[in-house]
Amino acid sequence: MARPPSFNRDLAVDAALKLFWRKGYAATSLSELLEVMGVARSSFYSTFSSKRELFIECLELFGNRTLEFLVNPEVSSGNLATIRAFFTKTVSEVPANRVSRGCMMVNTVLELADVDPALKTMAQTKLDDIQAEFQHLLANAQRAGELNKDHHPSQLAEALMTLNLGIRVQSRKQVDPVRLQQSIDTGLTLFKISA
Amino acid sequence: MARPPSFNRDLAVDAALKLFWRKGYAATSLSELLEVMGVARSSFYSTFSSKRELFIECLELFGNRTLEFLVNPEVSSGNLATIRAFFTKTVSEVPANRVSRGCMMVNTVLELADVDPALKTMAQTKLDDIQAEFQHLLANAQRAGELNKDHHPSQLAEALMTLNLGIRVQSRKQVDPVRLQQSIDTGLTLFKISA
DNA sequence: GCAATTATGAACCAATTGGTACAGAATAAA
DNA sequence: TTTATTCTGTACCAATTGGTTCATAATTGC
Repeated sequence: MARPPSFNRDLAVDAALKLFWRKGYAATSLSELLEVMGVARSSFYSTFSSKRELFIECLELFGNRTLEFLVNPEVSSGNLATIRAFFTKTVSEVPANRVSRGCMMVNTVLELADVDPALKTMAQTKLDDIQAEFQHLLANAQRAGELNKDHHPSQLAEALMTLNLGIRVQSRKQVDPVRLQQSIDTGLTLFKISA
Repeated sequence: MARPPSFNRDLAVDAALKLFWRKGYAATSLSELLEVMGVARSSFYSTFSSKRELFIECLELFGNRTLEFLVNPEVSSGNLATIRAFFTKTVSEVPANRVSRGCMMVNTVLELADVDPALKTMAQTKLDDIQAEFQHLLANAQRAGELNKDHHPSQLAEALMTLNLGIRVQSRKQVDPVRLQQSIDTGLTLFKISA
């Protein structure tokens, strides 16, 4: 009964997500978005309202995917294994073209902290969700005897998040997968999470 | 023999540095810069060439100041004490208005990684300098018996940099000086740098 | 084929961006 | 006071920004 869209909404959002992830919010221009999304200007606004609104959708999507990895791990071989896999993903995520992207939430917090507090808060909140899931996994690990009880899970989770943030910055600073993996191993070893 | 400038160059650069530090490169507009620097538009260009050139000068200044803190510590009571003081400064740096700024180099790396590779590299290089100084202090500490020799200084320095990056992101994510100091203590304790 | 509906492309918009040109103001040495 | 020099304010620039308008193209149900 009506003309069908020439683009797939999910694919378009995914393309936008990748671009925002690489270049951040401000440096991603509308024209670039339209190009990678394969969407006409007018269709863009009737479908996504605005650049900012689309960014929020992408941020949400990115955050949920990241969280999903902790909540529903692909291979479930223990709580600590899930945490290790989470960190290792950072390394395997480095694309072939070596254009590093880090973590979209971290990138957003740093870019927009003092420019768009609302967006910054969204990213921050998602990071807090992840930290809460860290805590949950660590508490389970302690209960299961996988981890000693020298520290409270909340304290460990906060420290683990600090490690995560550091690693994500490293991954955007320079992409040497080997050194990246080594930083992770050193960190996790100190936390008694890895041998 | 000529009309004197109405502004102090050093003070102007310092004001620009603060603004760049807070808002990043792109979000800092020329008009804002002129305002906080107290410089006329035409004087700006005859003195600083361009926004980008001024940013480089600010980045350099910020990096040198940070490095200086490690190389020439105000109170010298051991190598590890210098490292501890370096991290603690992150906390005391949080301004009264609670507008967090993190570390200008880290902010720059994340914002410009894929937008202005040259600027990103400059920030990255300065961070590498700091890591080298970490390594130097850690090697001295091992030699002086302040620190055990379980790990190689280069590995420890890399891990310490990861901690530093994480802390700097934390400081921009949410400014709770108490929790920030706690994250630092946990991290340094794991590194056997703090009791 | 027609009608109803929705997507598309092009033309357009005001606002802002970083940067320039230049006449005139301010100064110090003569 | 004149002169040489340098700084400053204003007016201007082209380019780009995110966003809107609207006629027309494309589709499905009838």
